[in-house]
Amino acid sequence: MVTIRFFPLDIDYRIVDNKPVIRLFGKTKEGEQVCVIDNEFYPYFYVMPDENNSIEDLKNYFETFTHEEIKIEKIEQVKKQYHGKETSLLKITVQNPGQVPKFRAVLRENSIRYFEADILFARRYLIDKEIVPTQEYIIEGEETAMQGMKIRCIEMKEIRSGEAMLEDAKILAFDIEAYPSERRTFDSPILMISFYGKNYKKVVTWKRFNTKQDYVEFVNSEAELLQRFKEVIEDYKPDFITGYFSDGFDLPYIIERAKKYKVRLDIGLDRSAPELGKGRSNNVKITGINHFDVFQLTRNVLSQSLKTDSYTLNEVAKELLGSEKVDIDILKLGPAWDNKDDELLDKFCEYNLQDSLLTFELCEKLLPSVMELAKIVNLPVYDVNRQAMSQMVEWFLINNARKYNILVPNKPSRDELAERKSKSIQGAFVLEPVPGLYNDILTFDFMSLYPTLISAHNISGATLRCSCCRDTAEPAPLEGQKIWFCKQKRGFLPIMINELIERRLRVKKILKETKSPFLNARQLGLKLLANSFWGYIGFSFSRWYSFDSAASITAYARYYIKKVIDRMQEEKFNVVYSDTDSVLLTTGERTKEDAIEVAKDINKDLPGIMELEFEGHFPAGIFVSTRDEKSGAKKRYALIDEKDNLIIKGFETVRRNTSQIAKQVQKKVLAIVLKEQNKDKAYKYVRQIVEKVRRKELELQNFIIKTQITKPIEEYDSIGPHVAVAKRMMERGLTPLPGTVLQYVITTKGTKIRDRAREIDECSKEDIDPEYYIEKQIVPVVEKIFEVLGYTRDDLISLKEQSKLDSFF
DNA sequence: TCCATCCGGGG
DNA sequence: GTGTACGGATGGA
Repeated sequence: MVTIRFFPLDIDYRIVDNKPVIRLFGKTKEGEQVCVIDNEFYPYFYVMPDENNSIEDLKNYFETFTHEEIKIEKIEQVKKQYHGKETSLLKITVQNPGQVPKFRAVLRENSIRYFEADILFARRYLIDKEIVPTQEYIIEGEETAMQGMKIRCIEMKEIRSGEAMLEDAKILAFDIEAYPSERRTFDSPILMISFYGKNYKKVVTWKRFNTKQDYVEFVNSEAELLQRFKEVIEDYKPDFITGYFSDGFDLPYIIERAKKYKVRLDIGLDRSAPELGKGRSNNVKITGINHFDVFQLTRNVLSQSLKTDSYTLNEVAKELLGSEKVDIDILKLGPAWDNKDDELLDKFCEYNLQDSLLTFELCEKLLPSVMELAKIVNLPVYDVNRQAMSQMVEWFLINNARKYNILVPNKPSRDELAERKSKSIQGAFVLEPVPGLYNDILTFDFMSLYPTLISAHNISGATLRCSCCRDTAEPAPLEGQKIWFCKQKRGFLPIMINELIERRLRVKKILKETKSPFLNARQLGLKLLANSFWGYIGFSFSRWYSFDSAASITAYARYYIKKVIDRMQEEKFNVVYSDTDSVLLTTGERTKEDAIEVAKDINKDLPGIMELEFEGHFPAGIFVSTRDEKSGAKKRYALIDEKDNLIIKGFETVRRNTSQIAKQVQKKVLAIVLKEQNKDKAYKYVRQIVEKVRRKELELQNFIIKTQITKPIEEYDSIGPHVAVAKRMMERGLTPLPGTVLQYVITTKGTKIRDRAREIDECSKEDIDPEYYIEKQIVPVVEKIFEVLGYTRDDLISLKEQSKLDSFF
């Protein structure tokens, strides 16, 4: 017998002698990679009696069941909650997971209702054994041999929870550079691979050139490069291998090239090679090592909280780390390689290493949150990394369903799905603002509005329209239909969301005293999960989907926020704006303290854990009109806080195809207007920029517009400026591949805009077309702001000096 | 305006 | 792997 302190990181199973063997890969407290084996676990599902089949009929059916490919191990009668009612079921255990889909087909033919017959076997194991990845377990067992394993294997006899958590996870980041190719298949060679870990950096390449960098290592061929890739990983023994879009690019590329040279990439801890996921979901799993693709997390989880709408490594690193990629044109890599250009190749190695460095730092920064999320929803980090929030909510619910003895609902059928998709849910309430510049704005918002609503009104599919409260429950504020939720019995979803909210409050309380980054990651994970419930309930693929619940949640949200607006107006506050869960107001004759008092009073009447909070005081804010000037624009405003930070909502400042100068002008104008409260200065600033543009005093850099080529040039029908530029490049023998971001400026050479677009290399600042930039770039981004301040478009661009508006101030 | 498909990230 | 893939842009009808 051996005893180990073990942190599971990855789980899968193999079939041995027609029976499943669970394999838990992870590391011990001492840092040794081990595999814990359990061969005492079998797949099962439930069947439910109905009008055609009584429970006795079903028992009889399964007791006499024979099938050459299916072997039943056990039949048990159990009771579970289904739609809020206790229901008798049969639990059918079979020999191995592969038999379950075959069984499903048979049951479908015989119209027998089955449940939980699509829960992945390894995940089922984690649920039933209550094993949570990255948490400590004390395992007793026997050392055993297992086919092909690189590491020690222990057959589990006993398992109990420990207290510790995985702290020093070993991360290795990698990145490849390939010879840029016209085709999208991985047909051109990989030229270099970089690695970055703690105290570890390396770039391996197969073209020898002169370099002083000691991180550069040379090999003789692409095949040797791939071999080195494998060796580096085997030597470093990472817990996490991380890349940026490595699911969709780096690893598939490496796998493809290794196949070509017959290099065995047996980096899995069981000597398996990484394999491409089937279907269109390009996932690459490495047995025993968590492959962490930072891009996947960015897209699936972080996207809502990031400012950037482009998830390139450069943009994401800029926002999260404040660092950037090495600035070099990737298309120069081909020529540099062919001509063995020492200086450029050195630069490309640096570029290659920097990408690994950025990826490493992103992974290091994000991993604590992901590990916390993994623990909350009880899934391996590999899965959490790749799943959308709705799936995490679902997995959280499935885990807890077992604890509450609730039968997991099935996924929707094809028809149900079509029906669900055809309906749309009315959204939040947004108050149209009166355009203008406001001073001393106070903001109030509901703390976690949707989650607290679900809890307070017991909203869920199971509590919907219960027969017990038909006459007593207050209906939800939805017009034209009567919807109510049970007052007698708490629903599963409300219980779960309450648990999340309360857990988070507890964590936040401890956090106040300890400032632990782990706890902060945990409270963020809990918040993220709670906030995803509403989306989950209304998401058509959900098992706990309920259209009426999702519609009721937004209906209640509209009801409560309107109540706050009405009350504040009655109390003589000026409500400037409101969106979903927040209200922005000015005090007029009254004071901030008065407003806070009113909010307290409102809170007295709110049910459950709902709470309206005072968020902050903003010295100034600006609201603009819509394009047609008929009304106030929703979701487009800017505020400045007491620390002089600009909060800009909805103004398109970060779009790629806006020039630097336009972005700069917009930001600066907002800053002058809100910080300095000086309309005249803002106006003069724009006038001054306009003059400078006209006099061509500004550097070319300010005028660059970036647009991405998304497909081969000949496939474009409409010739936009970027396509025209690409065509001209092709005439000179250059081929902008799909994905290339073209940088160009608009010049005066020609009539149509597309004719006037020129690559930046061919231009100087003398060539740019001032009127284009003034009218199409600068004016559009500030026009609405100046309209509020009393200036017209013409004031901004006309050639003669302006003075008539001085009287305004 | 509505429905199908393509794309994102990477080089 | 006991698995249907998301949501927006685009472009064709």
